[in-house]
Amino acid sequence: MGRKRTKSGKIRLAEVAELAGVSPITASRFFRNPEALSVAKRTRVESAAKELGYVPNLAARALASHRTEVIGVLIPSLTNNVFSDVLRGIYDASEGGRYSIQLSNTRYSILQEEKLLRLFLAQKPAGLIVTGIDQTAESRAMLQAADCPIVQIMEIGPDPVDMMIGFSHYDAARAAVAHLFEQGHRKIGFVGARMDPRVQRRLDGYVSAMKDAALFDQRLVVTTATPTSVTLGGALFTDLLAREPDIDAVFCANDDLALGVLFECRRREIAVPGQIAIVGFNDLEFMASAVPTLTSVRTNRYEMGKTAATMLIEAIEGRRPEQPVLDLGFKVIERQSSSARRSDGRPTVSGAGAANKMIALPSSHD
Amino acid sequence: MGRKRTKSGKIRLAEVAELAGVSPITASRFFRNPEALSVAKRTRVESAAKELGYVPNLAARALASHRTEVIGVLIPSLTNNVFSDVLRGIYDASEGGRYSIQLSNTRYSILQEEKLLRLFLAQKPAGLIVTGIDQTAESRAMLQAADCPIVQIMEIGPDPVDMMIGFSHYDAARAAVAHLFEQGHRKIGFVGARMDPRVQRRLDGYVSAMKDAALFDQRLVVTTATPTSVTLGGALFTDLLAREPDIDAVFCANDDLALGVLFECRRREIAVPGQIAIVGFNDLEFMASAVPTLTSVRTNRYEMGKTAATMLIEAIEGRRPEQPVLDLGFKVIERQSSSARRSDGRPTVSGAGAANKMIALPSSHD
DNA sequence: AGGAACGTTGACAGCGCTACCAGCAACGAC
DNA sequence: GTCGTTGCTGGTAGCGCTGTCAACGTTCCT
Repeated sequence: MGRKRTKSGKIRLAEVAELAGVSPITASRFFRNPEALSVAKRTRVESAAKELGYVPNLAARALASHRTEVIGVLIPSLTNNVFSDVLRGIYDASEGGRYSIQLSNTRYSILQEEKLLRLFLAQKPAGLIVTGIDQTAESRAMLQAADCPIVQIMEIGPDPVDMMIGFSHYDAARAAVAHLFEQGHRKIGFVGARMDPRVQRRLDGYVSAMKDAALFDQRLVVTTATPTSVTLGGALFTDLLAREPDIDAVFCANDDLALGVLFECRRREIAVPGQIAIVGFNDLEFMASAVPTLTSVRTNRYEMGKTAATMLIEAIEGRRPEQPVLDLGFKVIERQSSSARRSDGRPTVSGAGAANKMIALPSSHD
Repeated sequence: MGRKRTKSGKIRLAEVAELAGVSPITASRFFRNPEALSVAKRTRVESAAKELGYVPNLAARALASHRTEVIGVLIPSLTNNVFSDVLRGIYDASEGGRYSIQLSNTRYSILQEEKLLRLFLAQKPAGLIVTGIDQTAESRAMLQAADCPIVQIMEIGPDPVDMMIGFSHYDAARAAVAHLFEQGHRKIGFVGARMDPRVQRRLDGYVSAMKDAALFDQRLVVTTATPTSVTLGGALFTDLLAREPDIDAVFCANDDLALGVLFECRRREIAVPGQIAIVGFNDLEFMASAVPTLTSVRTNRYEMGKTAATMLIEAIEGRRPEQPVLDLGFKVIERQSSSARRSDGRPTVSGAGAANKMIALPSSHD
């Protein structure tokens, strides 16, 4: 006909089939389930496709099959180092495979998350990775109803929607405080920013550990909803000092805050750990090279992302994991900044080469 | 017929059209070009769509129209803070619009980039954002031939494929060195990691500035192909010191390295800036709160991403920017770490509150 | 030998949308 | 009054692929 459509100039599956001398449907099967073909046809289709440089049309495939090969990922922030590590893991696991990653940023808003979820689900994704366990009721309902595998990442908790991978922020915070106790610190402040649900649970862990030791005092806690930053760490610490000048130690909800506290100490000529010990959270790379080196709670962010995507892909392809809830645990990496309190204001651990002693713990499920 | 297809249970455009009492094609037009409809039909289709909760099937749309609403983004790294800022800008600019972002990571390999480009182009993206100006010849040819708008980001150079937004890393490095000269520093080392093309151009800028002042010495340059980190900054600086113990200043190719150098100085009890001045690159947040505060070259990463995506979307929709090459420039943010050299080893600028003096420069095109 | 079971292949009919073109009314120009 | 011209609308025919089911040949069983 006189139709002058763009026609895309692309090689179609039918062309491949023709060159291979098979029907289009057989060629189609080659790309979806090669084992179903006889070896002879398989090789013929394979070489025909290679010869023509065939690239499947994903839109046509999605339209005909009623499903896409898109994995939706919902994370709260693109800036936060923590998520970039997780993302890297996700991208690494999906690379080379048939699934593509569709990323969206909820900006720490569960309402925004709900909106994005609705958007994603409408496109019938192959699978979904969502952050955390604090969805709205509506979001949860949509997730339950979704006919694709779902992985919740970053933390573990009761009632997984489907699969879950993370660790207990509560237990991790308790372990950090326990470490400070061991080192002889008693009056331990808490500094937190953003106060998203995971930071809140770290605070809860801190509070419970302090209460267990009958050392809790609300005045030791300084938090803000403001997004975290190094500068903010210094500012919050300043507030804390103004309120409680004689604290022993500070447990920071993340490493940026910890670095800010360290700088603020230096500015005020407060010896670390001699006068004040510092513990961070996440164990970002710089913690090991700061002066003094900074104690932190190591979390397996890259592995979390990678495993989440791997589990998800397996599940999409029908191989559900035996263990749908995976606790990746954490480790308290003990460094100079939290070493034992001594009256002369000098750390007991010294030198950059001092071994990083580790306390490894799987977080206990609750 | 007795076909028992999943049928997806979704509202189709035809249903919307029926409810609105128009033909499907008119309903289709409502979503693509509402102005083409009479006001009466427009409102009828609109309310019908809302009433039924219609969500367009993107696969069908892509198949029928031979184009997708996907913007492909190729960046070299997901870890690097610099790119997460750029990405945030890109996502922010695309949010709420019809285009979705498809991200891929080239891992600083132009071969990988070429492979990904081929993959992307096969899906007929609506537009493309690529990093830098150092594509393979093959990649460049594909980009030239692509029938979609393209923005190259992160730097500017001759021969844009299409649009381009960034700044001159060469000029920025020269400005940083010029600032150190002004402050009386002469024997200025260079520390660089990864050595991707942009870092290489920063090195080139440093070399040219040093040569102009007849101060260049190859022994002042320490680089490695290893990915950058704070720890690496300390290690490279250690190498530099071993080679040239009497340097005045260090220009670091990025802020992580600069922080590592600062920590190493502290470890070695080298006064900053008294004995050695430090200048970083990118002006990450922590630079302003370090002790001493660290001088850096501020680059507009978020804005770069946001503007790139905005320009791209405009171009996709037929409104090409008047200015296809945009130089976002840079600013040398002068802080304590680079203040004037004095014999007593103490900075002339002191106190955290000291104003950040800025030298703003659009990078000169070449 | 008959037939059930399996593995392999192909025909058909769309998936939900849009490109293209034709048609139709309203309007102004000649 | 006739002829464009413009603005809006609709019909037709796919886009490139896959789900479904039927059909075929082969092997294995009883």
